[in-house]
Amino acid sequence: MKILVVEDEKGLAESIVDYLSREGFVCEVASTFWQADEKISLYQYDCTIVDLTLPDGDGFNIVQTLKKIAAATGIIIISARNTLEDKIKGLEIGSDDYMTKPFHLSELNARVKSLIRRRNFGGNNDMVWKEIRVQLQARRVFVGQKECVLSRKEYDLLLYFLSNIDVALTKESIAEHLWGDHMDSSDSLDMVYSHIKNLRRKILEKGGNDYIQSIYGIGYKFAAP
Amino acid sequence: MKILVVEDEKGLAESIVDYLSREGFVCEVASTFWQADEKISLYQYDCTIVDLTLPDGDGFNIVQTLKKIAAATGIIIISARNTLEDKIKGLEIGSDDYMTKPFHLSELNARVKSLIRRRNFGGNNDMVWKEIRVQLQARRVFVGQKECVLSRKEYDLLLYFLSNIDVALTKESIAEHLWGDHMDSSDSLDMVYSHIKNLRRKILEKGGNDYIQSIYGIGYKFAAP
DNA sequence: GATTTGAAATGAAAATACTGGTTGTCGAGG
DNA sequence: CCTCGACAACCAGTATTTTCATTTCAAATC
Repeated sequence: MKILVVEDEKGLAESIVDYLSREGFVCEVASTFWQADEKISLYQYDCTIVDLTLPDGDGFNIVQTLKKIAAATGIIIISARNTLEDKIKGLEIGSDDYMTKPFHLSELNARVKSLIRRRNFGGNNDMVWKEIRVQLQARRVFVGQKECVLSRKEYDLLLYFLSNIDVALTKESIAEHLWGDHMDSSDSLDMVYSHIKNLRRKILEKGGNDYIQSIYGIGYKFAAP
Repeated sequence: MKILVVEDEKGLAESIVDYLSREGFVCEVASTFWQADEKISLYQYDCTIVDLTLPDGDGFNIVQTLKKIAAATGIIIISARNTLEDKIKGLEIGSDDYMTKPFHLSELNARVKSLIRRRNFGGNNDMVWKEIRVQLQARRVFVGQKECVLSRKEYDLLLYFLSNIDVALTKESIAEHLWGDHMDSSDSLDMVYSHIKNLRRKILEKGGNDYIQSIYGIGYKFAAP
């Protein structure tokens, strides 16, 4: 799960990222509206956390713009203003949640999770392909009848595969998806191997087929054998 | 999808091509303004990546010229200058995006994709000719109904042919396309033969016709028999 | 028809990429 | 404090591709 934190105050941004990273989210920070705009149009995030008071963007129209560019992303506003009007306006404009500063990181975390859960719930809440089934809300994976317990990275990896069936994914794009943009590409490929290996093993252990095909010189793809 | 990379710094050009090729684009390099000019007037590219500081062209008028010659092509500027004025000027002149060096290749990739998405709105990502079909995004090749699994060089070669149907390609230009410029020209042409052979064999194996015609003394062309 | 040159086929070496096992580190939970 | 699991890192063995040298075949030239 990828989260974009739009916050100019460095200290706060850092602690948010710190906290949410520990919870298993892949985080990226934008400290200006301009930057956020750019990032959103380039990558897809599951949730965006926006501070209303940015140096180069005034108030609510930031949220509006975000909503226009990437309707798919969930938006949580964090703001020092705590009047009722502001709250209502924020939600009217299209944000999904509104928190007033100061707040506990644990609460932010809870709201992010709740938001992501809500969003997944609306659509097809299960992803199914062949004998593999993923319950998104519960974050549980089944192979045939048996449950398959996956770690975070393995789970993210599987989801990435499942939403790109039959598509060749380069090692680089996998790394990008799993770790965000801050990576020494050469260095991380080993880890891709490791996680691929573990995911494969766990699925096989539960009696599933190995749908992860390696494409020599390119990467991997998830497809029927 | 064809991309032209206009960049005189060899190392950078090469890594860009390397990365984007993996992502399924067909790339060509021009290291001077004149070369770029030539290429643009001959072929049609979906996207052009331009370094502002070329040896034989001064700054922004390169972009203007490109825009005049081939209005259809999307333009991404990459530049070491990162003042706001330069950015604005670049965008005003007609480029679609502006990146400051240094940058991550994954970001460039994302921007190229985003640009192409914007331009031809879910355009057809397949190349089809006779019974040969290439799904660029999935990096899959079909001959008739059967899938044909190709190695990297074979795939690159086929794409090069498909984007130059009926055009005679010299061994040299094929070699340049497959390996860049770092070649002992005389010595490596034999390797072209090898890959041609393998590509031919694999396509024939799947029941396709042999569209690769050898032109004695010149090279090859891809055309109906 | 002989000669010259270019192209195709072959097979083996070298380079590169993937696998699977193993180890180390760190933080979470007992 | 200890244990455990996730993640990262390392390494050796294997597989595949790519390169390269050599031979054979085909086309053009004279």
